[in-house]
Amino acid sequence: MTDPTIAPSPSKPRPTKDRLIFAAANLFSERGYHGVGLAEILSQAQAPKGSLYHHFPNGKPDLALASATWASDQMLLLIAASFEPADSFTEGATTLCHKLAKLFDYTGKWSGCPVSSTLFEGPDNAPFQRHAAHLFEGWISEVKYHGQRLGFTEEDAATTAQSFYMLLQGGWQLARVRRDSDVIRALPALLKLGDTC
Amino acid sequence: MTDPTIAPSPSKPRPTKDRLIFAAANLFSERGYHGVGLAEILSQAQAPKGSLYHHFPNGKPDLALASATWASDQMLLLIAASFEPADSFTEGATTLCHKLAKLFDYTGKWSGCPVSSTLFEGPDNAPFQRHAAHLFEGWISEVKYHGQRLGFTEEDAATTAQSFYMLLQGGWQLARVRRDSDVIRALPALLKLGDTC
DNA sequence: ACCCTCCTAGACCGATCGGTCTACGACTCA
DNA sequence: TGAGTCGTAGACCGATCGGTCTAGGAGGGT
Repeated sequence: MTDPTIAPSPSKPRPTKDRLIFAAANLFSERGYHGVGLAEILSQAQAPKGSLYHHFPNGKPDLALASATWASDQMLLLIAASFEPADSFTEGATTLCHKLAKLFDYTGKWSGCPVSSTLFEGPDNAPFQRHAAHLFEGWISEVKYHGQRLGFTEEDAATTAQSFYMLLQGGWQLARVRRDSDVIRALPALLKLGDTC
Repeated sequence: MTDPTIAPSPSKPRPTKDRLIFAAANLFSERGYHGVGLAEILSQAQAPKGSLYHHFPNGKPDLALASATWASDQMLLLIAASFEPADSFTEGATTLCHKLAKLFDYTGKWSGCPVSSTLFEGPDNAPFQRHAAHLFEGWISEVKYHGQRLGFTEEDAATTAQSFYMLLQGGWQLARVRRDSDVIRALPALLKLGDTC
């Protein structure tokens, strides 16, 4: 997600393992798992090949799993930071979309969802996609949790969270091809929430 | 899109160029542009390398463009076939979602959107993504056209078509990780159309 | 018969891929 | 100071990548 709030702190140099995860997440988001070679990741992370295989004994697949998980955690933090101070679901959703739109602009408008870019085309599809499913369900259930907290019935919260997820994935993709983050900003208006929001 | 209605006709053998496009579209959908080597495409298309570079002098990028365009055309046909006989937008959208859900099951639940899988991670991002944008806008404007035809104002048709597009992209992706086409079948209910539908 | 064009056929090439391996610096603890 | 551990460093490997090249089969026109 290349969250700017998590950007490298100048004082304490990021440890090698974290640099690898960060570089991998960014590069995979832009060009996908197979579109990025180890050489490029290593050069961007300023690390030698030995370090990679020290921290990730299984090599590229391990690194991909780790970077997707890290990116997913960033997304969960973003969801929590948006919905926790909100007084209504609509407000939380709007905040989240605005944060994501800013993030989209910040990443240069070339990146896709770091989880799907990384895990949808892995070497052996099954375990990668299972992990992607696990991460995505985490996003959805986090949103659902806030929906219930903000007054939705469980059923309403579930379908709203799922719709919101789909609109976000499709919306980010459309923003990417249009190179225009307004698509993301306009999402909350499309959710057409009931009255209880 | 691996549309079963366009499946190989047993009587007349598909010409080499078409076999290449068809094989490329299927493989790219599953594992993305960089995830598939020429060798695999050639073996699946039963064609030698010379034929590929005869029909597509610029090699893999040319083939990718052609296969994404072909897949997009299949999608346009599917949209038209769903909306043309429909008496309301909701009916057309429902038909389309059911057709796509069947297609999803038919492809073995491993494939992504053939356009985004092929063009989002190409060798040189800019022209590929421009082409993807062009194809996607074609889908959206086709849906918008039917929305207007079925009684929507231009503005309503535009936002509805765009929402539908995003829900479809996000929904297909969610169906893929869940390996369950019901996500796609449930989309029309989420469109929350106005009253004029 | 001949040529000419269209297309098939696959050997071959350098570049790059992911992965392995050995060597060594930095630090801790005895 | 010496041993042991953790992590860095990069040379090196076979496999595979996309792409080029030459040769030849099929069929029509003359």
